[in-house]
Amino acid sequence: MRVLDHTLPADQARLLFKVLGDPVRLSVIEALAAGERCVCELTGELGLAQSKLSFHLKVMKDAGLLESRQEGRWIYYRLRAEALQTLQDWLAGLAARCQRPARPCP
Amino acid sequence: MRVLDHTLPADQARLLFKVLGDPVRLSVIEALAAGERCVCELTGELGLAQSKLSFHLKVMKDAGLLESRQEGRWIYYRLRAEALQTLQDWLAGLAARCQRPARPCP
DNA sequence: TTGATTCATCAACCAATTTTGATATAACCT
DNA sequence: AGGTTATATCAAAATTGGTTGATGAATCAA
Repeated sequence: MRVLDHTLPADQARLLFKVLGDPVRLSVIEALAAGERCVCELTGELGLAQSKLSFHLKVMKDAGLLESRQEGRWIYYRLRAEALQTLQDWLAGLAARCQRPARPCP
Repeated sequence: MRVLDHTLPADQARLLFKVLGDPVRLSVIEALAAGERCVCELTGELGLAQSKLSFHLKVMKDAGLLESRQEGRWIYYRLRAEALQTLQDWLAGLAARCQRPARPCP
């Protein structure tokens, strides 16, 4: 149920931002910033209930922020660098013109 | 009630992400990407109820994403480029090492 | 094939956020 | 002063989102 495809870029960015704005998810993301991790490692490192972690991993994967691979009964997750780049580009686009003064109102 | 000060960087980033992850707020942000705007212009451009816009402007300002100035009875809002830069930097930091393969689990 | 392990899913519950309509505040004009 | 306009705030209702514990599916080892 990947949502990245066929959506407008702003909406794609919004979904990614929403996903990043949760403390549990952000802790997972910080762990994954150091490299790929198995789910069982993540539960240990972060002290999360298994179903809770699984829920958030799904949210992040559906948003296109993570991808995973299976190896036997272990599943490894990693950050999608493309998604991070999308957000950086989108933010850079915002910053470009945002300092223009408003024309006075009355 | 600025929240940016005295918080850890990840937490600061998280708050900004959370704020960006809302459709109404993102539409405001896109409008402000073109430059500073008066509140009355924004309500018109975006077709938002006044109290609704006001609520979201406050959320964004409290998070440090917007700043405002008053001129007579008009209030002008603009994006804070520093906040955008903070997020870009934080994302770049994530991307740096995230492709390392996991050490195999068993 | 049985039992153990890893992870995903589900439903019920609980918590946080957003919307709405009404009212408050402050600046400006006559 | 009194009226008007621009914006902020508030409480209640509506919505969305997260957590928990139980169960299911797939893999592996004996």
